[in-house]
Amino acid sequence: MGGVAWTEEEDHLLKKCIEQYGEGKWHRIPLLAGLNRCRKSCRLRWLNYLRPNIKRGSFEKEEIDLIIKLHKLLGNRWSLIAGRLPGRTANDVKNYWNCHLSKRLSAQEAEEKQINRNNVEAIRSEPLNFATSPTRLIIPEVPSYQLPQEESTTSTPEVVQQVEDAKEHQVVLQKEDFSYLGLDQEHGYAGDLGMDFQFEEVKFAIDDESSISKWDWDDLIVDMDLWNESL
DNA sequence: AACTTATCCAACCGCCGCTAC
DNA sequence: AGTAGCGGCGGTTGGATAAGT
Repeated sequence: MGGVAWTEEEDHLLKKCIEQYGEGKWHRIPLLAGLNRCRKSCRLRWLNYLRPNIKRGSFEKEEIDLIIKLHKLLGNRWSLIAGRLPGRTANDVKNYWNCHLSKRLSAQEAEEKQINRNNVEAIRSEPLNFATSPTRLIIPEVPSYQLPQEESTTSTPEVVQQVEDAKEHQVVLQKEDFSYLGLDQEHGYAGDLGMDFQFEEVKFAIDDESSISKWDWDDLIVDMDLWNESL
């Protein structure tokens, strides 16, 4: 193993100690249990192996699908992903991902990204010009450069109509949703690559009515709920 | 059967954020 | 404000085992 394997005796002592004193206070557990292990080892052994209701065996298809979907949303946040999979530990999910899914999906994603590259660059070519208000932010359904400027000094009836038409096709998110997504509220950029990618996925779904993207708006709403709960 | 290579996964390491002082 | 101690997390390691030659 990657370190010194736990013996049955050690497992027994740790289990008995936690049953008696409860989880937490890991710094005291080695002393209380009479174990020559550090607090982290004890915690990890409990969480990944000894804790009741840990699910063993291979992952079911539903679990794999959920892992893939959650990983798209959350990135390598294994504890959050595992939280959605009853009985599975973060370590299990991480190991499964690294052994089974990462290679398979990276090849798949590279292919998808190549297909979508032009669209991404079109969106990225200018900052997304979100209209902001104290409580709401608006994602233009069409790229910002295609939107007429509301503040235009030439507010002819045609321009006014264009603005109204554009507004009809905008998607409105609550401001709080942006913080969940880790978006930079000024420019609409996600704070990290994972969420940036996620955001673009949503944009694809919104931009292209005939989109074959896995993501549609209902997916986002569901996933926003998952995201919200997991924080 | 003997050896090599690939895969799996438990355990460790280093870092981070939070809290108390 | 600085720091120490803690729990928690994700990345990495390396031994065990399976599969291949």
